[in-house]
Amino acid sequence: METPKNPFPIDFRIREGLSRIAMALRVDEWKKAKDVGLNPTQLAILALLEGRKDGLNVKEIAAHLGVSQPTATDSIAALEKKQRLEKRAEQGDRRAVRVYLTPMGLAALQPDTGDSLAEQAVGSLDKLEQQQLLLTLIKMIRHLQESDAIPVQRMCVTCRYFAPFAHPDAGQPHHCHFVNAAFGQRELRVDCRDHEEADPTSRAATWEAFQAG
Amino acid sequence: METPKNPFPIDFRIREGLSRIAMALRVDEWKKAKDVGLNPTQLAILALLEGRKDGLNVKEIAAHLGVSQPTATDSIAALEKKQRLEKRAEQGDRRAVRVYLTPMGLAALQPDTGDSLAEQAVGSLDKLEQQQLLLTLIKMIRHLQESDAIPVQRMCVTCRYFAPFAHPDAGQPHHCHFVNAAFGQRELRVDCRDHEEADPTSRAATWEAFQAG
DNA sequence: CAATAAATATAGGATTCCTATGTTTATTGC
DNA sequence: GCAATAAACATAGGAATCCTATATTTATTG
Repeated sequence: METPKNPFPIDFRIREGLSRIAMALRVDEWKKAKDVGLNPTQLAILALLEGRKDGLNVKEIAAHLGVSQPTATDSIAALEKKQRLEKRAEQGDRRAVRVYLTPMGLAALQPDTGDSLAEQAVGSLDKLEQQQLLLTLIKMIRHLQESDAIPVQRMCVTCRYFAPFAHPDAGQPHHCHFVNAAFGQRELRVDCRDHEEADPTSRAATWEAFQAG
Repeated sequence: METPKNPFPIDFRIREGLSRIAMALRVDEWKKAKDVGLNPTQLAILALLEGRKDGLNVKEIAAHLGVSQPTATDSIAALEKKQRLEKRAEQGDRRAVRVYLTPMGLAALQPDTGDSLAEQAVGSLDKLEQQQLLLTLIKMIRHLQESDAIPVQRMCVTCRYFAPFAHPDAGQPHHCHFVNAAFGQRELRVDCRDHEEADPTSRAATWEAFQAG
């Protein structure tokens, strides 16, 4: 090992850093949520549901949020009371429930004020650093996904429409078969509502090609 | 501008990524906190207090956590009841209160199990990426500090003991005058309990030298 | 010395969040 | 086919977070 007995290894300090930034961003989230009469957790659930034609069930929402199932039930009930989402019976499993955004729920997601701390903090980085940060976050998220620590996110790198380095153009090397257009590293999505999960084999191959490029 | 009218600018997507990772890390935090009979917020307050000989007052704790002052009062009261911290009168201001860790509070901070999701996620990055990520996070945090969005953190780059690029050795270019030792980019601290805040002018000069190096 | 400001505390209320457990419906194994 | 087990969700109970608004006490200012 490189630094034996270091009481503060780099993963520990990176976690500290992430934690500080997360605390700061909570302020943004409250502001944004309060504007539509919600709180950050509720708004996060609505964002999760946006674009999911098949909705999500309670367990999935809990997993995405990293909370227990009863906690998810609580927040879903609060949102249902506010008519921001609705529950429908799952086809073929009468124990289960599927949760969908209502038009009112979708409306809560519309306003995007800008002028946030996130924007400010990311804006203080140069373009290359921004791109590297995005890639690094994607890498970390993907790793957590593949080790089943978190559910699959709607990222390009797990999407069946994503073709990494399909073009010789270094500026826009990637291709999205959904919108049928080329795009660059800086444009990679973290939560795309057009995402369709590729099968594991295909995902692995895509990631391979993405890393190699 | 480079990508006009892009509905998902890179700062937005980076924030999404940070948010996903933060959700995942909450699970770690609960596990760690539960082991000592606390919750993540309470443990965060104790961590904040560690090594602060002058303690912190309620307002400062609220600012660090990104919550309102009454919320900080709540959590402080919960910790006080559990004898993890104590409040003492502020010298010279009888309105104010200073909060200090008790020996029991310090004990709660000791156990460090390892094997966390953070460790796993950061471990999936190569060394260079880890270092870049740490530097990028430090840069973002510093920017939020300097624009008064968050309180000054106990990072090397704002510490009066920190001498950036004081040594020709590319592996360990920095020097800490507190422990009187050289150290490398990978060893930069995010929350050092020996931190002493440098004055703004000096901080700016240090940052300048750090960036130039 | 009155007016204003600052640091906390209190009040009130919605919600989050946990664990433990109950209810209903699926699935499995014999 | 049917009991045993498992899975999905709801409920119960309780501690704590978290907000806004307001009160209290003490500092500071004009």
